Amino acid sequence: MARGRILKPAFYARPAELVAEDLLGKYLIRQVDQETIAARITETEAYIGPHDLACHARAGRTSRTAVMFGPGGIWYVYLIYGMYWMLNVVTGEEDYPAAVLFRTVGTWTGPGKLTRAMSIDKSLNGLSATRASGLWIEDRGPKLDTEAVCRTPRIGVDYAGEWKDKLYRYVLQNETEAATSRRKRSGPKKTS
DNA sequence: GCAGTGATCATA
DNA sequence: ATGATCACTGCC
Repeated sequence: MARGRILKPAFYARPAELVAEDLLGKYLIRQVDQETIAARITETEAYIGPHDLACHARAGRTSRTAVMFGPGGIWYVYLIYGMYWMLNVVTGEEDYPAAVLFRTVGTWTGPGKLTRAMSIDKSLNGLSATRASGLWIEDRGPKLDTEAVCRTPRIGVDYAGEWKDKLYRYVLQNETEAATSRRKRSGPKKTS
C-alpha cells in the first residue's frame, strides 16, 4: 500500500521540463504479486514535444509513439537495441506528445538496468501511473537541503542537431557532487 | 572502442 | 521485403 502521496494526473499534465525536474526525489514503486520495490528517482530526461528533434514524436503519430499522444500520467515503454526496456511517463495535455525518461532510480544507474531490476517491460505500456497498481510514483517528502538539481545535455541524442545541447537532463546531487560538477564545467584554475 | 540484439520505420 | 537506425550496456 502507498506510504506516501501518489502523484495525480495534474502533476503530469504540465511541460516535460517541469515534470522531469519535479520527479527528482520522488519514489518509483513497483508491485508484483505481494512484493514491493521502492526506489528514489535521481536522474531524468525531458523530451518536450514534436518540435524536439530528440523526441520520438518528431515523426508524428506512429504505432510506437501513439501512447505519447495520450494524457499525462500514463507509461510509455519501448525496447531499444533489441535488449533494453526504456521507462518513460507521458506529460502534458492529451494530444500533445511529450514524455520524461527515467534514467536512474535507487542504486540502479542507467535506464536499461533499472527496468531489468524492477521487471518493467512492454506490458506496462499505456497503463496509468497514477493508481497504486503495478507501477506508480509517490511523493514521500521534500528533497534534502543538502541536495541540488544539476542540468546537462541529454545522453545518446547526438543526431538531434541543435536539440542535442539543450539542458533537458536533470540530476539530483548532494552539494559536494554539485560543487565538483561546477568545477569541472568551468575548467581547471590557473595557479601561477 | 565496439558488438549484441530486435522492434520500428522509410523506402519500394 | 529489405536495410538503417536506435533515448544502452558490458566487455575489449
